Formats: sequence, structure tokens, C-alpha cells
Amino acid sequence: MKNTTPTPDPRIERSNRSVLNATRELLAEGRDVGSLTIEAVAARSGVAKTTIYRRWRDKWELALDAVMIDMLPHYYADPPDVGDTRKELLTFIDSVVGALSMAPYGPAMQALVSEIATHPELSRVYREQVVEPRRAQLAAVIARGIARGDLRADTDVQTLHEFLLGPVFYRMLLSGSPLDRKLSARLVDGILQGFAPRPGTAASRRRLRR
Amino acid sequence: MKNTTPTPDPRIERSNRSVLNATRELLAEGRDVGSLTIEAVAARSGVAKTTIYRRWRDKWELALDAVMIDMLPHYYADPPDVGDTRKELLTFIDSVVGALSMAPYGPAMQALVSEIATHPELSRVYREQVVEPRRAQLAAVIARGIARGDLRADTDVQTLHEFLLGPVFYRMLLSGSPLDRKLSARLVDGILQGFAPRPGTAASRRRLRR
Amino acid sequence: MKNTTPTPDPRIERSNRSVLNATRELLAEGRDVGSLTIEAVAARSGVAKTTIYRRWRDKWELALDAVMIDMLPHYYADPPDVGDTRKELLTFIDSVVGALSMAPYGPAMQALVSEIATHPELSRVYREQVVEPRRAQLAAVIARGIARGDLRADTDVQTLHEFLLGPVFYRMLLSGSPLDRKLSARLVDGILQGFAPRPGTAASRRRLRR
Amino acid sequence: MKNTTPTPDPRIERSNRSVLNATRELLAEGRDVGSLTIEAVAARSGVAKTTIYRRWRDKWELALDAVMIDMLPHYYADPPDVGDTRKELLTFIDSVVGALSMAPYGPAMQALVSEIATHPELSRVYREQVVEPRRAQLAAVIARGIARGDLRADTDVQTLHEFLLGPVFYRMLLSGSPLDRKLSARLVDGILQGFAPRPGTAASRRRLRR
DNA sequence: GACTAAGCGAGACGGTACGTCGCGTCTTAAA
DNA sequence: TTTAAGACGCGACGTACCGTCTCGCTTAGTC
Repeated sequence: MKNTTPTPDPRIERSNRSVLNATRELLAEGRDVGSLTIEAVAARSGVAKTTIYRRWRDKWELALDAVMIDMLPHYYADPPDVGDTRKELLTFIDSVVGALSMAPYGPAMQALVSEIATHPELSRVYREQVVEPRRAQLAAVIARGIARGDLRADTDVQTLHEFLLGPVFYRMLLSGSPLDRKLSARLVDGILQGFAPRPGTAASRRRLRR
Repeated sequence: MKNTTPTPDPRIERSNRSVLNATRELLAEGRDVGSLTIEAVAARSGVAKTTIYRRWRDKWELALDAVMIDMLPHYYADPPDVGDTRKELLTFIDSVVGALSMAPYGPAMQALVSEIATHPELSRVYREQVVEPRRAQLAAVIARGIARGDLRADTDVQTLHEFLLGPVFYRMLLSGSPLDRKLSARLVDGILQGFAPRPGTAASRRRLRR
Repeated sequence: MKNTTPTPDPRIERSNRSVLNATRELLAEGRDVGSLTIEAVAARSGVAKTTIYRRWRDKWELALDAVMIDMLPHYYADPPDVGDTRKELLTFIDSVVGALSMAPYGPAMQALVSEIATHPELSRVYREQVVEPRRAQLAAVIARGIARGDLRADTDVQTLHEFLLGPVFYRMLLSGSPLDRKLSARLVDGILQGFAPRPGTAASRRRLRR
Repeated sequence: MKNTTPTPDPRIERSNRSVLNATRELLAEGRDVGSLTIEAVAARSGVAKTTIYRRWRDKWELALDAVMIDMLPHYYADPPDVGDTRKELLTFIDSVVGALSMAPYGPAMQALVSEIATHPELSRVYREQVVEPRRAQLAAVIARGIARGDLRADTDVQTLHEFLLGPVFYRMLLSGSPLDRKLSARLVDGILQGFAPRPGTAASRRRLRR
């Protein structure tokens, strides 16, 4: 009987890995945006340009692909329930700040962001692969925070998500201030202040009772 | 009496204007990042490529220059004191949202952000010419807000600035959500909640008295 | 049986020919030196500039290459032994005069000569590909001339070569006199006078006996 | 009474000299043709580009002008009558060989020859200023040679001129052989052989009688 | 001895071509 | 069939000089 799921050509997997590794190396070394070129990736990886173009439309898709692999561990496991909303929010936002402070992820995102903003296809991939998983994780944290009475019942995930991540990216891209833990703390505290239940509401009473 | 300010070569001013106009036109038309080329600017403006390179190091400096002119009116006049902190914050953030929703400013910023993030020189210019003026305007609004008792006395300009602008840029660049007035309102309300004086403090009492 | 000489990419040969043809056309049309530009060759030939630069270091190598092809038939076949030294010398020098009177060869040589004189690499190629073959042909003619007793036994090829070609190039380049058959005849007659055996020598006696 | 020949502005003479000197310096230094640029001449001489263009149509006119000054002493004084035709011819041709072996004259001529050959205007100047004076000098030598019986009465100046100078330029430009005194000697001896009166003619008898 | 206009330096301008880089496509030969 | 190797057409890059132009300043030579 024939193999129903035919073994894929092992060369495919091998060249794939070579290309992504070379890409990450070049991104980590590269002083700026343009230092990542398909030609350089081909030379570094020993994979023919043709083969690379067969699998990625352009250098930006490739870069996004290569770089998202680095991100995976950062949101693959949901932040665990530690019984403390502040801590969980910190864990969440720290993982983002940490990733963006790391080479090659940080510099690569700086270089990629214009492409993502500009090209719908890249934008779609980024949202599906990066934004959505993060939102889902944050949603879980928020749900627990509401249950604990640390957050108002009507707290909106989308809003919180933007309040938390927006400033991080703004710093990384434009404002020039450093990305650090103090930022995370300030963000979380700001958020908790803003979205804490008002005194006198059911939620706040529930909270005080503890 | 002698001419104290010697007439500069009028061609300088003329070519300058032509180049910046052509740049803005191309940015407004351009489907994506790369559609702005020095060659195209030269062709469109009737100014020689060499002349362009004489004044701008590369296309990004040129684009930033061209585009900042569009921005000027948006922060040239400080938001007036209308006696209502919420309204003033809305005015402030709406001017940013408005600018970023406009062609060529919005698309141009999408294209420029990677370059700004990557090149220290561009970054410096952007901070000095755009970030700082905005911060100064916001500082004035905040000062009045504190005086009115709408904001806590220890409200930090930098923090508020990042809370307000971060989400706006995050949307424009990555999250894919639309830039609109609802966003402005949500941001301002979130901020006011988070930074309103706590009940029972001096500031809150002062506020209630009114 | 397998193809022992692997098929080269046919585009190579095709683009090569296109470029050389375009070069010759432009040289033939060109009013002056500078009218041959790589850009024009690229445009005319439909071959990309990069491809041209891949194969020729600069326009002068290209021009020399293109132009030497025209020259080949002029010295490819040795002047035949017709039993008459004067006629053979005339045939020899006429082929040179003829080539230099022809477009694009003549104008091209006028334009090239400074480059050849200046760049060792071009100079080497010119000597190997043009000067040497001609000298070899002249050597054969001279050998026969000596055998016939028309030229002194110690007649030096190098000297004769310079006496014959020098004035031709001098006219073409500097003196402004026309290149024509009268020149050829005068050169050959001068040479024969100068290099004929002196009366009373063995050679002259041999000559008279016939 | 009015000054009929008004004193010319002395600045004209001064800038003229500066430009020509700078040109000669650059020609002497320059590795190749293109290293002489009007911009470099302007920079070196401290004279404005405008002023240079006011006086010379292009760099080749300038170069020819600059370089011909070096040549002047070489043909300013006619070769004196020393009573020996061979010596006088040697003196004549040595002065040419000497000039062409000298920087900047030699390299400059190598670079200029294509321009002279190509541009009628330059050609005219070269012929009038260089070729003609030399021909006149040679004519005097030849006349004395004929009078002495060393040359046939029908010796043609033009022919001799080309026989003598052609090989010199051919070497300098194309054949790659060195320019030296041996060449001069060989040329003169070849010429004297070729143009000596035939035995038995009136001229030869006159010659023998001495 | 002041005045005017010619000649000048400085340097920006529009332009042509340069020679290079990287793109994304295409062709061949080997695995 | 898929790959590595690498040539190709292409578009833009950023540079070098070209030859032209505008602009005050300097400096003669004239009134």
C-alpha cells in the first residue's frame, strides 16, 4: 500500500531553515533597514535566490516570517493565573517589551513596521499571527481581573490592548524614550487606575470585601 | 542706505518649493513606500536630481521635510483655553488623528516611521520638530486641567502624552483598526478616569465645590 | 552520446552581438568622441547597462572590441605572393589605409587612440590583436622581398613597419592631409628607395641578373 | 592726447597665467585623460569657472593652449646651419622626441590627440601653431641639404616631414616601443638613404666633388 | 577723488552619463 | 522535479563635471 501522506522532500525543510536562520542573522547584524537583501540571504544561506522567491513574495514577508519565530515563545504560553491582576498584566506587557528590546526582533520590527502598515497582505499576517494571539492572552487576564473585582465589568479588551501596547510601540518607533521595566509598571498602574471599579459600585464592594 | 540683508539667489527658494510640492504630490498619490523616488521628484518638479541631493541627504529627509510642512498648522497654534479639560484634550488628540488621517500626511508617516525609528538623525529631527511641540501643547492643557481640579496634581506630561498618542499610532501602523473620533473620545475618557483626582483628596474636594 | 560541450546560455551570445552591433552603429554615426556612451549602447541594443558592464570594463574596451571585428578581414589573410615586392607592399599598406578610411573604423580609431596610448591594458590588447598580426604579415612580405633582391638583406621589420604605418596615422590624426592611394604609393616608393640594395653589393648583382 | 592702446586690465593677464599654470600642473600629475577637469583647474588656480569658460571653449582648447607654451622653445629657434645635414636633421627630430618624452607635454599629447583628430577647430589650431612651424624649420634644413648635395633636388618637404614625425607619434601612441635617441638616428639614416641623390646624377656628382 | 562699469569669485542651477546595487525573472545542468 | 548557479532586463541610486546663470565685491580707468 502506498504512503497516503507522502514524505515531503527533506530538502525543502532544510533550505527553509537555512533561509530563515540566515535572515535572522542578517537582521541581527544589520545596521538599518536596507541591510537585509534577498541576495545576501541567498549568499549567506547557500540557497538559490530562485528558491527563496518560490516561498516568499518579497523580503518583507521573509523578514516577518523569520522574526515571528523568535516571538512565538513570548506568547505561546498564556500568562498563568497567579491570583494578582497587576502581576499578570505586568507579565503580559513585559513579554512584549522584552521581545521588542531583543535583537533581532526589535530592530526588525522597527524596519518592518512601515511595510506592515503599508501592505495589506503583510498587515493581515501580522494581525493574525501576532496581534490576535496577544489580544486573546490579554482577554484571559482581563477576564480574571474582572472576576477578582480589580477591573470594571465593562472593561474593553480592545481598549486596554491599545492602551498597553500603543505607548510601547510609540516609544520604540518615535518618541525616543527607552523601553524598560519602568514603562511597563507605569502603564499597568495607569491602566489599573483608569479601569478600576469606582467606589460604591458592586464591583468595588466585592473587591473591598476580600 | 545699504541693503543689509543681501538678496539670496531667487532660484534657491523657487526650486526648494518645487521639490517640496512635488514630493507631497507623489506622497499623496503613492500606493506604497517605494513610490517616492528622487528621480520621480526631480522629474515632477523640474528640478535637477543634483540640486535635490544638494539639500537633502536622502529621500527620507526630503519626505519628512515635505510632510512636516503639512503638519505645522496642526500644532502651530496652541489649543485655546476653553475652560473644559475634556474638550481641550479632545481638540489636542483630534488634531493628531486628523493629520494622520489626511493624505499625504498619514500614508507618509506610515512609510516614514521605519526610517525615523532606524536613523538617529531623522529621529532627532522628528522629535525636535514634531514630538516636542506637541508635548509642549499638551503640557499647557494639562496645567490648566490640574488648576481646574480635573487632573491630579502629579499628572505626568510624558505619561499622558504616551497614553494619548501611543494608541493612535498603534492603530495607524499595526492593529488595523480605523482612526476616528470614537478613538479620540475613548482615549480622553480613559485618561480622565485614570488621572482624575481620587475622591477624598484635596483636589477632588476643590473640584466638587464648583 | 552526450553533449560534451555544454550549451551555454544562448542569451549571452545574443546580447553580446547586439551590443557590439549597436556600438559599431553609434561609432559610425557619432560626430565625435563622446557620442559613444554606454547608456546609448544599452538603449540602442536593448541590452541592460549592467550586462554591458559585466563584460567590458568601460566604453573604450567595448569600442576597441567592436571595432577590431571590422578590422579582422583586413589582416586575416596574408597578402599573397604575387612575385612583385612593390605590389605586395602596396597591398599591405593599402589595407591599412583602406581600413582607416572606413566608417566606423577610422573615426573610432581617432577616438580610441588617446585611450590606447593612455591605458596600459588597452594598449596591450591593441598591440597583441592589431599591431602584431600586421607586423607578422609585413615580415612575410619583407622576407620575400629580400629573397627577390628587392630589399637589403638586413632590412629590419620593425623599422619598415614604423616607416610605413607612422605617416599613415600621423595624417589621420594630426597633419590633416587626406588618406589616399597617393600616400600609399609615396610611402612604398620611399621605402624601396631607402631599403633597396646598394649597387655593387651581392644583392644588387643578383637583382640585376634577372 | 588719448591713449590709443588702452592698458588692458592687469587682472586678465594674471588669471590667465594662473589658469595655464594650474592646467599644466594637473596635466603633469594626472594619471589619465579625464583627470583634467575645468573644476579642478578652477580650484587649483583660484580662478572662477566662469572666467575660464570666458576664455576657452572647453578643456581641450585649454589643454592645447597650456601645453603649446611648453613646446614653444623647442621650435622657436630654427636649427642652426652647422654644415652637416645629418646633424641638422637629428637636431630637428630630437627636439620633437625630446618634447614628447617630457611631462606634461608627452602625456598631454597622448590625451589630446583624439580630440585634435576629431575636432576641426582644435585641428586647425594644432596645424597652424605646431605642424606648420615645424614644417618651416624642416624646409630650411632640407633646402640646405639639397644645396649641399646631401638630398635630391626634388626632395619633398611634406613627405620627409611625414616620414620623420609619423614613426615618432606612432610609437608614442600605439606601437608601445620607447621614444629614444636610437629612434631619431634610425629615422634620419633611413631618410638619408632614401633621399640621397642616386649615383650618376648631377646632384651626386656635385656631392662627390666635395 | 568719487563714480561707474568691467571683470571677477563664488557657487547654485539644469543636465548627461557614470558605474553600482538589488530586484525579480529566466535558463541551464546536476542531483 | 527541485535545486544551485548565475545571466538577464530593469529601475533607481548617489556622484562627477559639464556649461550656464545670477549675484555682490573689487578694482580699474574716466570724469
